[in-house]
Amino acid sequence: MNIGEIAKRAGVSRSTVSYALSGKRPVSTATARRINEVIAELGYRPNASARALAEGRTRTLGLVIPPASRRLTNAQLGFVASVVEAAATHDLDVLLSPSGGDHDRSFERMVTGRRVDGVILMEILLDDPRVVRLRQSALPFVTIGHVEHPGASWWVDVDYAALVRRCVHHLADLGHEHVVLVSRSPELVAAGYGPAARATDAFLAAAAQRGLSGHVVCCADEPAAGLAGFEEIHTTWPEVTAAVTINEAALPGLERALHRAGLDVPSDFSVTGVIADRLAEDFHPPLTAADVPAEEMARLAVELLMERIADPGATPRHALLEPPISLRSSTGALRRPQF
Amino acid sequence: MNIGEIAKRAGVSRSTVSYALSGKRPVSTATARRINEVIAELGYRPNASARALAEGRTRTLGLVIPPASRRLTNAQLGFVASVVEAAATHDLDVLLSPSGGDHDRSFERMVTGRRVDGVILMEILLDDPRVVRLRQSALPFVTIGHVEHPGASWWVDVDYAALVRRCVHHLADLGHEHVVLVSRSPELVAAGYGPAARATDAFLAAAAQRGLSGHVVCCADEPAAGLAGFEEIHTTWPEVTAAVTINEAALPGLERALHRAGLDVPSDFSVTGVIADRLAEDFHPPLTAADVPAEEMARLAVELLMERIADPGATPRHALLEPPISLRSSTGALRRPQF
DNA sequence: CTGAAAGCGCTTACAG
DNA sequence: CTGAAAGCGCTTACAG
Repeated sequence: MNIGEIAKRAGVSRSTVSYALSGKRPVSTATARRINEVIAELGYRPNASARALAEGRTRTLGLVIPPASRRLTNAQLGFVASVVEAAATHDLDVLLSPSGGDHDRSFERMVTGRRVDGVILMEILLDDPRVVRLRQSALPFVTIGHVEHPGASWWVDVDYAALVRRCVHHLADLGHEHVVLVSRSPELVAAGYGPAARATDAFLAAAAQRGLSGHVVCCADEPAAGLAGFEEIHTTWPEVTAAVTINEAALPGLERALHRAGLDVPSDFSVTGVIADRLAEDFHPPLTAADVPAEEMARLAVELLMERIADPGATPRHALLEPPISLRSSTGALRRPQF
Repeated sequence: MNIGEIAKRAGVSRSTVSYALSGKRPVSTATARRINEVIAELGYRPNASARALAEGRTRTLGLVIPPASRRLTNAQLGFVASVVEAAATHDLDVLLSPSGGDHDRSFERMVTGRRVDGVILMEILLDDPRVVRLRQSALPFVTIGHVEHPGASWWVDVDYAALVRRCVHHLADLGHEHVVLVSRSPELVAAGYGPAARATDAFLAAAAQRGLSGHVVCCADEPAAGLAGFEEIHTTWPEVTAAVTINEAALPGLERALHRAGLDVPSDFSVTGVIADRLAEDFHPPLTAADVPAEEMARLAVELLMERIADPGATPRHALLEPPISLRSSTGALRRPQF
């Protein structure tokens, strides 16, 4: 069943049916009604491929995700769901492509097959080959995260540097003198993962500025690594009394390690960082932390992308979010040893 | 740039280029080489919409996910990543549709817009309107999970009933007499969510069969609910000494609640259930549980769907997985009170 | 307000 | 081994 069939049954031309559907040309009330009746009766819906071919756009967004083999974290997956949701709001469909692993064919299909009107990229590296590839294509794209030298490009990100800096100042204000940053996995860091790199630099700089001794530990994205990571911290630098963490997945392990070590939070040890509200509230005690507003970021990314698609010549825009640090219960003043 | 441009530059007809690409008709080595050179030089790739229109298939699978508003669990998100990965293996793209919430337009587009060759549905209810809708369409589909009366249909699922039954027997064998099932959220249960319903029935039947007293508690999919749920259990039925859980998201809360109550696992309290290996191993102590093999299920779902697409008249197939219960450290013999 | 026709970029019988 | 042409199902100037 196609538009011709509808036209025949409604006794009009195919173009009239098309215009009745799109509203791009006035159609008399009578014919419109007749057409709509037939459409409703037959449950007709235009063929998306034919429409895409004729219109030159697909009404579909591409979303490039890390390959599942590298086990997606909650946070990453949260972006996926939020992007799909935001796109659905605009009646846009989302085509998924796992990239980076063995599946670059999927990414190539997305970039060159004209299956999508634009692409959203996440988990951006400071020097990201996918961004390079996309730049040399004509396809509009927006990144969640940003490369080291974004120049004039379209992106949305959380200001990890600023947030980590504020965490360090917060701890310094509380009197802590030895602090540690719990970063992401060594592999991610080695690959030049933006948030980890920026957090590390900002952490060390802020610690130095405040005269604190600052250490950095890399943890794989899993509870067990959080546990091992903290034990490493505790034995290597027993003087450390506070941690800043950007590793959500390691959080449960960190909590368990603190407990095992017999350390009370916050009276013996303070914890803060950049952690999605939802997880921060699940920590015990609730974590003083800056949110990672995945939904807002996804919404913004979709909006920026729509803007760029609508006007490829528009001046590039970006958004660097700096959510507030919510004061909860995991940080406290340094309890100095009693002499 | 299109196939005509390639043809012109290679000095052949468009059909020859097409056949050189598809291999559906022999092409002389010389022309093939010439064509491939031009293609490589211009970086040509066929327009996916045009091809889909001409071929009558899109090489794309649809995946219907629960709306993000109902906050996806880890497990649900894991299926998404695994399905995308499995599809990529077959050079298939995946189009996502959030359904159930306000976004039924997205689902309708997928079902009637001929954007996909087939659909994978997850989070199936015993009586699922999406399955009803899909059945009355001509679109091939496979469900991860199964409706109450699947009849002859295509699906893959974990046998929650059998697994929960085995958990109960395991606990009974260890001497436990008062057991509880930690199920999913009241809303999901009320909606007729398959795994929760089947687990409950099997749990109560097995408990009765073994002469145990069995209770059921529903928990939202979050740690806080797990904590509250266990406290409810502990105060309402203090005699309970073991739990079977199918609620992965509530696990951290359950662990914390046991700890708060001063209960050692497994010497004071045993825990088992149907929980993804990865999470079971993160529990403290590691959980004796049956795996939810998301990757395998996703792979099977994609394979079944491809089979159904290739031959719509094929006899429906399904797979009911019954992964073994891995004996880890969270269950032990009932420690009877000393008289 | 409406229709006839060209065109989007492919694939695939049909001919040779 | 190769080409000319029809057709997939839409949209959109062009005419009236």
